[in-house]
Amino acid sequence: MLPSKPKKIRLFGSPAKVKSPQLKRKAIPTWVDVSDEEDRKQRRRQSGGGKQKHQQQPQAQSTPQHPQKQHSQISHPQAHSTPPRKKARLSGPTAPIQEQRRLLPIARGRDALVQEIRANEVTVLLGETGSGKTTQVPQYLLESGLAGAAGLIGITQPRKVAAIALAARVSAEQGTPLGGRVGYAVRFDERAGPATRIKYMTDGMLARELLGDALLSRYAVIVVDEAHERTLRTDLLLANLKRILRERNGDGKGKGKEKAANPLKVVIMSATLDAEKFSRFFSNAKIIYVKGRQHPVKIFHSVQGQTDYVDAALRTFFQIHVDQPPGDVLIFLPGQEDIESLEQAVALFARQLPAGHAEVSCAHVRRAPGRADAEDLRLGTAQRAEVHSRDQHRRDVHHHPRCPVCHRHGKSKEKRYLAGSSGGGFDTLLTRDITKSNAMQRAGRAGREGPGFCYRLYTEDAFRTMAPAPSPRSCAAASRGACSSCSASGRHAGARADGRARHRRRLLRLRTLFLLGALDSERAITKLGRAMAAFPLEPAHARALLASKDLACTAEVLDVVSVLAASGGLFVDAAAQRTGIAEARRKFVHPSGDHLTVLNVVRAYAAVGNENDTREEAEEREREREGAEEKVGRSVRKEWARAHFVNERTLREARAIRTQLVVVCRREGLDPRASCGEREEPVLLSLAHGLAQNAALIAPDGSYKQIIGQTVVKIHPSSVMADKKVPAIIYNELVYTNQIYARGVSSIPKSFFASLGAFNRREA
DNA sequence: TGGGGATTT
Repeated sequence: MLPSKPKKIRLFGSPAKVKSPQLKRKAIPTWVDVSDEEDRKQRRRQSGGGKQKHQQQPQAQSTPQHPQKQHSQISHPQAHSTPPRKKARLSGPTAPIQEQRRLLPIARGRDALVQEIRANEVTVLLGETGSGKTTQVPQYLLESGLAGAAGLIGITQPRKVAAIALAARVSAEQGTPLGGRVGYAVRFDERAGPATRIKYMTDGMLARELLGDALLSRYAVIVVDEAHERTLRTDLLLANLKRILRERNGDGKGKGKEKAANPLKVVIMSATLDAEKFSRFFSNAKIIYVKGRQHPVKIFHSVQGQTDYVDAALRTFFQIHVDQPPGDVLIFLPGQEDIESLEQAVALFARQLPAGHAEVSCAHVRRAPGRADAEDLRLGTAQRAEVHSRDQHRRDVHHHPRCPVCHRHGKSKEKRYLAGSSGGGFDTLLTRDITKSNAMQRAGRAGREGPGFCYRLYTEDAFRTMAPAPSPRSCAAASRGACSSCSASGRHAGARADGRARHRRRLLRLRTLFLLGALDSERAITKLGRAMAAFPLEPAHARALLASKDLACTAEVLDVVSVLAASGGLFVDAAAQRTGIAEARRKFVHPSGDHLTVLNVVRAYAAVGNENDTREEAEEREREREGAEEKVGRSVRKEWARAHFVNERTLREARAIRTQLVVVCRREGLDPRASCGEREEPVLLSLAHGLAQNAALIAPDGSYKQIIGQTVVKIHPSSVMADKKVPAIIYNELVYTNQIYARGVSSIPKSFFASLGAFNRREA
């Protein structure tokens, strides 16, 4: 891409009059505003005036931490060395920790807040980001005795890092060591003890606790944070909380209430209008509004819709760069390819910029979907930074301290599950519009440290037609996981916050479990099903692992399944280095397909740095992981992974998962060391037991057709099996983009099918 | 020849 100098084109009209949906009050639930009096007056003035925009911030709250210093070259060493995270932002430069707590916006409403929560069973807390609600509310509850003498306060987070960072911060605020009064629990890592009263945890972790204690009786308060992200897990959690409230507190109409010996309080925290949905779900629970640290943000909409949004973002960026005072610019784009091409273009034009303009540096940032906070994005630079984010929801251009933000309208990509006609469905990347609440939240981000701008690369009309708020996401993986925990715990209430029954899909899930042998024809859980549920794995993977017992290849199946269960992809892909990648990868490729290719990578990775170790020695080594020697090994492995274009993060995660699975294997009577050596057949057969639903036979025309289900599938180009013609395949998943692709494919002999239970059960 | 991202006793 070698375009000419960017022409200065006016993309934007005058600032839009945009009402923030966050601030709009609807009559349905009760609203309580716990902001201080001054704020309330101000807001009344604004909304009364009819042209409310973003709230003005009282001067006292305006504490820009880097006032105007961004002109000086590299005068912020910390901007590079320690990318500030949530912690850094919360802690001001010098103020003592208790002083900082007092300065948080939420502190002014503390008493009112505690009073409201005390008076209500369920409270919905609508707080702008930066209000301090996530760190402070649990402490207020504890300090005011709301959790009783020994009750736990659990705060769920959608992400591990957030749970850990928050626990560390709050621990410091309490002046106790982490794992003392304040602790956390995430997968693979728990720091909480008998003294722990405030526990930050991932929502999945609480779901797991639910299996052991259906009433969560140790908890006096459950705080569901970031509820607006609407994952299936949070929705299921909310449904469970509703049930628990009924059982522990009585029905609230009459005698049950006084009798409750161990009542539960629930606090739902949300950053968007969704608050009202949550309120309705919990019988019109009170909504409490907490003001955040929000500076005014001027919003501009594009005069016309932009078709080439990368080009539009490029022009916008330089317009901002030349015309506006220095500061970072944050740009959101939907795909990696867009990000790379924009980055190249920016670098190219930046070099041609006349002298006197600040230099431009670029940084990529990945963001979690739906994440509301901006802290993770804050890569400071001495100059103006351009930060791109790949994130399906936010294909916008955004910005940071005192800076402009642009939004690219559009369709965001979202993984959805399409229920197939019969053989189970498949995931597809659907293109969807972003929502108003997404858009407003993002615009707000430009005002975190001072007044900012937001440029949306879509028209005002486009904004008006957006849906107000996202609906819960669901994709095959999530649903399958949820299903396994549902059936394992004896069928939980299926009520969802939205109330939309997805009956058909649920039936398909049950069918999957039946075909795997986890449920019998009466839909009761079988012995095999119980064993499957013992593993923190998708049913298909758990089934494959259990099949490995009789086939004496548990070690190998563990290797494969732990990678499949890890979150990221195994292989790194960068368009620019495609030939090098193919070359480096060739030595791992196994003729039977992707599963054994994965196994080859895992084995090679395990051997790095300790070529002569046996598996036993390697396991030994794993046990003493924290040592200094291990650190050396780690850097060697890192280098190895880089050289071979494999994702080391994925491999490390897979290792942690494997270690966890080994423990479960031992308990379930599987020998995790049982190995079939170099024989491939037992491994493939085990996997086929789990993936029987995902099997296809070649048709005369060379395409593959599902055995269960009638869909014609094509092997995904990323597979080592792409373009190969074999009699039969199994695959990990189907992805629908412009065709229906099978990903994670292995060739299997047709003779396998006779021994797979799924095909006998199929007739039943 | 094609790729949003989290999470699990």
